[in-house]
Amino acid sequence: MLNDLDERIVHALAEDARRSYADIGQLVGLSAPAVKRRVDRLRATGAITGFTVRVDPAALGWETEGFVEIHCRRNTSPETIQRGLERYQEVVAASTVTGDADAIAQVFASDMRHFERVLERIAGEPFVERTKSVLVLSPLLRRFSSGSPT
Amino acid sequence: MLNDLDERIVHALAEDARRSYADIGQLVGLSAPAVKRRVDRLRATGAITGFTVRVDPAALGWETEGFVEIHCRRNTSPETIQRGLERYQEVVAASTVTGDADAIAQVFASDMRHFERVLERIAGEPFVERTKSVLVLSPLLRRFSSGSPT
DNA sequence: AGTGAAAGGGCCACGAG
DNA sequence: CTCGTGGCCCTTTCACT
Repeated sequence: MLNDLDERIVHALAEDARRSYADIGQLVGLSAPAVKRRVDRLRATGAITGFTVRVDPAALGWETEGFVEIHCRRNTSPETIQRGLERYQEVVAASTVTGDADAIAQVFASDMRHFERVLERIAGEPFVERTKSVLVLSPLLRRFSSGSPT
Repeated sequence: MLNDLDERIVHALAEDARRSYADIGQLVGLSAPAVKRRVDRLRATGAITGFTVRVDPAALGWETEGFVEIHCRRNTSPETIQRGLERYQEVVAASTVTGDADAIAQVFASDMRHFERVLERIAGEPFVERTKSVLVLSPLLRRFSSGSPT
C-alpha cells in the first residue's frame, strides 16, 4: 500500500507526468533522487504501470464515442473476449461485468459510419451472441488513466 | 487534423509519455527538436491536453469498479449533471448518452461498502430519478487517456 | 535520505532544404 | 514552413556519506 508521500507523488505525476523529479521533490519536500527512488519502487510494485499522453479525441478526429454491451455465447472465457477485442484499435477499454451483459467495451470512431462498421465487425465475432450499444452525447467528466498498456 | 507523423508520435507517447524526444525521433525518423516542435504544436492546438501517470487502481486500494446508469428527472441539463457528479472523487468519468439512461458514470471505490455508499449519495441527488449499476468483474483492456484534467 | 559528479536529454538559435 | 546541427544548461542517475 501507499503512504502519504507516495500518494502526493502520484498526484503530482497525474497532473503532469513530464514534471521533473526536482519539481516534485520541492512539492513534497524531498530531494530529486529520493523522489526517483520512490517512483522506481512504485513502478516495480505495480502501483504505477506507466506514463501516457492525455488526448482530445475530437481533435484527433475521433468524434463518435459509444459503449457496447456484449452478450457472449455460453462458456466464453474472459481471455477469449480480450483477445477478440484487443485487435480493434477503436476499442479503448473493455471489462467483464455483472448484470445482463457479459462485457462492456468503450469504442471511439471517426464518425457514425465508422462506428457502425466496428459494431458490425464485433457483432460478427464468433464468441459474440448479440450487442447493445449506447452513444455518448457529450462527455461531462474525465479523470485519470488506469490499467496497463497493450 | 493530424498527419501520419503526428499520429505515430502520439502513439509513441501513449505507450510511454516519459520517453525522450530522441527516442521518439528514432522511431518515427525525425530529429529530437523536430519531434519537440510537433509535440508543442499538438499541445497548442489542443490535440494533446497533457501527460499523466497510468495507475493500477487495485494497488492504490481502489478494488471496486462499476458503471452507473443515471436516469434524471425531466429537464435536467448536462451542466447540472456535470456539476452534480464532479464533486465525487469516486466518479472518474461521466457522459450523457443515448438510450434508456440519460448519463453513464464510471465509479472507483475502495470496496463494496464504499461503492454502495457512493451509489446511495448519487441516487439521492435532486436531479436523479433512479440509477442502475453494473460492477466490473475484471478489466480486459485499457488504452489511452482522453480529455482534460479536473 | 541527502550530496556531488558524470552522462544524457531538453531546448534554443542558427543555417539548409 | 519544416527539418537538422551544435552548444548550453538542466535533469537524471549513480556511488558514497
